[in-house]
Amino acid sequence: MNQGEALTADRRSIPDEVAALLREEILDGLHTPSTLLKQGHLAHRFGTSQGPIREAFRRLEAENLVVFHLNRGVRVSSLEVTEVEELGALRLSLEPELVALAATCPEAVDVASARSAIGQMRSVATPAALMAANAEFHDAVYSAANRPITLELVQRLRARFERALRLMWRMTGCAALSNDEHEEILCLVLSGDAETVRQVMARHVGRSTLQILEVLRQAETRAHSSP
Amino acid sequence: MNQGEALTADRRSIPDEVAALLREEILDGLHTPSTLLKQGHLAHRFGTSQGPIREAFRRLEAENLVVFHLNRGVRVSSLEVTEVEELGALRLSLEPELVALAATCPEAVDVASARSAIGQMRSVATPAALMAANAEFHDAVYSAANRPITLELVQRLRARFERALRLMWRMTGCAALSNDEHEEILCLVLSGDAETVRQVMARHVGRSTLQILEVLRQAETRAHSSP
DNA sequence: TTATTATCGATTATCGATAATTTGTGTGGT
DNA sequence: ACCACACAAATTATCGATAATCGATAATAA
Repeated sequence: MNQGEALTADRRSIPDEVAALLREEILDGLHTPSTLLKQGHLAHRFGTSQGPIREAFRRLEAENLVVFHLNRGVRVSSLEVTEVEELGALRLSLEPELVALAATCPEAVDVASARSAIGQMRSVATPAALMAANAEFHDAVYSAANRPITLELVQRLRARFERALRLMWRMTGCAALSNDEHEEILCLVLSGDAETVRQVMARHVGRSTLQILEVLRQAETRAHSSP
Repeated sequence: MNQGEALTADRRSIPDEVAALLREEILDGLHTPSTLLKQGHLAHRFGTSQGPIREAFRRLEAENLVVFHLNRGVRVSSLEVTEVEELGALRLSLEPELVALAATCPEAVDVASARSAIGQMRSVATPAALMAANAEFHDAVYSAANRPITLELVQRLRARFERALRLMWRMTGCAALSNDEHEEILCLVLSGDAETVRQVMARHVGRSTLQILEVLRQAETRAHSSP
């Protein structure tokens, strides 16, 4: 039954722990864009030397949460509306295709995981947990498509999206994840109706993107009018 | 006029240099898949300490050329046929769309760069230079689509493809880049014919992928029959 | 004999300190 | 007042050495 979790996933190292904490802080808007993250300061805060902090920075850089500037430190990356627009467009050209492929072999879907995720999304309180459940649902379906590289790519896009999603949560109290449609998507995949589920998925991510963009644009104009 | 190249692109650090050298060696098949790269050995070879070597490894990891194993070192990643298949499928769902968008505003295409790249591809000898010119052509066209994230994504996919392309070069002496079609693609983009160029591009990357896969599969069965 | 545990050599991960680089500040010249 | 230049403080990048961890082998026990 895979004791602990040590077999497949490697254990966590210090940089992993540091990266996980910093990731949450950035996603939660604790460090605003372009904030300079000083490795000396963080090393002291986490009780390590600067090496592991740099390694943590590299992980966050790979997730586009921070940007390195040679000899000038790393800064929290910005969150532009155009970026979210493009991420939405990318998801739109990848996820419907992925779910259509999944409908091709429904027996590979992790139904238990998908259903559990749908349930969690109803009962859960914190935005982090909500989005984790949302990710779990989508991955449970997508993994049936047998496209590991595409799946990882979509996961990265989704993670990059999450920052905007959490911003939306902070501003409006909801998160544009449309859990209602998940049940429908799961049914369609399991019934093997590839074309229909492709369209539904396109609506699903399209609508979610539009909702976020609306809030983001609102926030942007507000910031411009009263700085 | 952007003195030197310091404004946008940061200078090269030691890890950058090391990564560049190792990258070439891996792409050229000098280190076969699953080879263990020892940081102590490389530190001695490059005359640095182990820190910069690790940083270089992180860059290569981001390009999927090596894989970290906690406390067990980094190994050169494998190059599976299924991986190349999926990369091809991904390019097929991104690049035609990108070039169609570029045809929407042809005035943004860097025509000089595109033409120069086409010329270089005819005169150039080494596979590295050939593929650099190929990249230059595609980027010159794609950048007109004004989709920076998608562009970077496609660049990464292409870089990952390059390993297979160089393997093909070593085996057959040619590289499946179909330079002939580049002229046609450029003309179609400049004429603004989005739909046609989308189809031509789909053929362009589709055919290139199929050619590589054919060689790769051949190599695989050969390796299986006489190990 | 088989299974479990202890030890060894090799390698990675981390540390503390130093060198290199950037940024900010003040000073002198014009 | 203004610009160029040097200088100082702060911070990053790198180093050399140490500690932690791994895989394999030898030793021990069942």
